[in-house]
Amino acid sequence: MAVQIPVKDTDAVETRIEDLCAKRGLRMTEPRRVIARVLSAAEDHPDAEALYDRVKEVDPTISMATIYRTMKLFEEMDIVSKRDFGDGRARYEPQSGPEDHHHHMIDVETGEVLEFYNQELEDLKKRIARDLGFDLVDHHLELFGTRRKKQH
Amino acid sequence: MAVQIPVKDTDAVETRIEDLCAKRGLRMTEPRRVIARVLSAAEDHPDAEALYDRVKEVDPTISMATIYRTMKLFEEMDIVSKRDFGDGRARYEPQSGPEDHHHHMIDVETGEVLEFYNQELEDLKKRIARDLGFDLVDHHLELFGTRRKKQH
DNA sequence: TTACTTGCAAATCATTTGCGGTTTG
DNA sequence: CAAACCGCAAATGATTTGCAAGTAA
Repeated sequence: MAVQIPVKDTDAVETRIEDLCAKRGLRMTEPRRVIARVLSAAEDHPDAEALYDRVKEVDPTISMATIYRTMKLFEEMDIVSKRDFGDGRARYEPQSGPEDHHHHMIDVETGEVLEFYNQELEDLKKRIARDLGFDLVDHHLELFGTRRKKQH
Repeated sequence: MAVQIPVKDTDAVETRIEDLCAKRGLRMTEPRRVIARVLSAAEDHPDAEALYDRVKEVDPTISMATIYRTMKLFEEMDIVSKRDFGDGRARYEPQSGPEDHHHHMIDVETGEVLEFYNQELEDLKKRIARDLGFDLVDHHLELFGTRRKKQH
């Protein structure tokens, strides 16, 4: 369950994302505040439209263009990261820093997304990049699979 | 260097992809033959437009719609695989079977793409999926990096 | 005040599709 | 000949952008 965070009330405790916006010196407008809170409350990987729907519940005047503009801004500011799970649209999730780095296991039958972290994998990636003569700046890993019904 | 393959002449030796089309029982039309040969000759990861340009040089009457329709068909037939390198468009490459499975290291400064294979990585992925209770059916891994200028 | 933001609608971009005419098997 | 294909142009769907009005610092 998510921590209960007031999405509308201005004098509520700041969310992690609002805090980051402040640290980055971003101008704090009403749409940004609402989007920041919706994002902070999200435990899934919403696409632009899902964000739009959730944001509209709080403030119906906020437009889709603002969702996209804000996501692009947040992405550049390393506040959110954009993911691609193979369907046509981008998904967004709060960037939680290297200490919470993780990847995704996607159930191709249900679309369900599990997050996982594996230190061995992190080390291996870095080593592979280095062996190829690169410094790793980013990487994408998604596993697609089906629930194992019976073990063989 | 690629093996020299006649792209136009009909009585030339069949390419690997044309061969696969035959095996799958696909109707062999002129556009498909040209696309198959262009793909066979490609050593990079062309997007639809790049394919279109190359195909046009052989037969300017072939349309973009056919490129897309053929790519979708080839994909369903496991003749090509579709890749996503983070820019907006899909890239295609001949599917060469499990024995030639590989991943991509993308130079973020030049856009250059290196292919690599790492058995450890293959094993690890499978193990991770299994630990999560899944049978792996597919996976995407791309590493993004910059050329290492000096080692530290 | 003044530069930064936003909503709206129109514009892009990549990809898909309806349709009438064309081929392949 | 019938089913599958194809080119063309219009349709989609996701994301971006120009512009005039609104707003944070």
